[in-house]
Amino acid sequence: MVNEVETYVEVLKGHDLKVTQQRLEILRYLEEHRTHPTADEIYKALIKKYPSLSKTTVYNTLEILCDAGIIDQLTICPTEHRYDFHHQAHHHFFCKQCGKIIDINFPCPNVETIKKDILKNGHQIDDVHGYFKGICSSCIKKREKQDGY
Amino acid sequence: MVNEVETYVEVLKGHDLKVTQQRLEILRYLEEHRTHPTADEIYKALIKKYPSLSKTTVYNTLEILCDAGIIDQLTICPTEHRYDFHHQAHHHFFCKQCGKIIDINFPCPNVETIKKDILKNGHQIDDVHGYFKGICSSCIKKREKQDGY
DNA sequence: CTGGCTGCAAATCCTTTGCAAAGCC
DNA sequence: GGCTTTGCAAAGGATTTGCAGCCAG
Repeated sequence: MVNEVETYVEVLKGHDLKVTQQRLEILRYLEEHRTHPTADEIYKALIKKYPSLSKTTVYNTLEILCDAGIIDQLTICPTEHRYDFHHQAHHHFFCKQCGKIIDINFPCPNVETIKKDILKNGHQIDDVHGYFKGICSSCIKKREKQDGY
Repeated sequence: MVNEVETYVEVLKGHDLKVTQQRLEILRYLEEHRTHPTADEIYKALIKKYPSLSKTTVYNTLEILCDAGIIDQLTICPTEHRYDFHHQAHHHFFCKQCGKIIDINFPCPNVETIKKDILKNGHQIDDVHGYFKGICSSCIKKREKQDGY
């Protein structure tokens, strides 16, 4: 569990990244809001406290944090990128109706076998994503109501 | 193996879709070019033979074919959508350097267990994607040359 | 100091929308 | 003939770029 800003400083330093207020805030936001926010959501949330924050900086920072492997960029949603603090490997479910992303904390040990197969061909693997897409249970219920059940 | 245009007609009819020249051509293109093309690549290739083709039609058709489950939309590439004829389930590797997508024909039987877990929560699963991202072997080689190996 | 970071505005690129004309059954 | 599909142009929206000023190390 990360409780102190000090810890975010260590995270950045540990990856040879310069420590700036903006980076600390974005890191903190991602740690505290594990809702796979978009760049725009992060921007809109932080601009309240830091009126000088630029959306460019949010994009830049997210890219840097991704490259460092500190966070993950999710491409599960077809219209925008979402970001996730890189904690223990897990999968994602995307509801095509409401756009919600649900974490799937069910392990897939088989992934390791596939990774070995890919590595055998000389490729370098940085990220692994298991994406499941469909309609979430609450949207199914809403739909049933509309249909007159 | 699909050899005759007749077969594409059957595919469309089998999904209660109207048969048009444009749809047949897009289907045929996807069947013959299993390179995960973008909408734009499909458009640029077909416009040569069918100068009246509109990009809107390409987008419309791809969406319809996706909804019908005939093709898959890949969101592995962060900047654009790619499309894949829906044949036997397989995974994808994306090279962050050259943008190439490589098919991974290595089964993941464990996926079924995860799907059951998701279904148990009442969600409906339409698509499953295994995305691996990194640097492909040929880009690694290029990089080594540049670095003076 | 000084190279990297930030922020603004404008540009870019993929995709969607509105609507009239054309086509299919 | 009615309803769907097509095609054009314009809009939309996420992300990137160019560049000047600022700041952490």
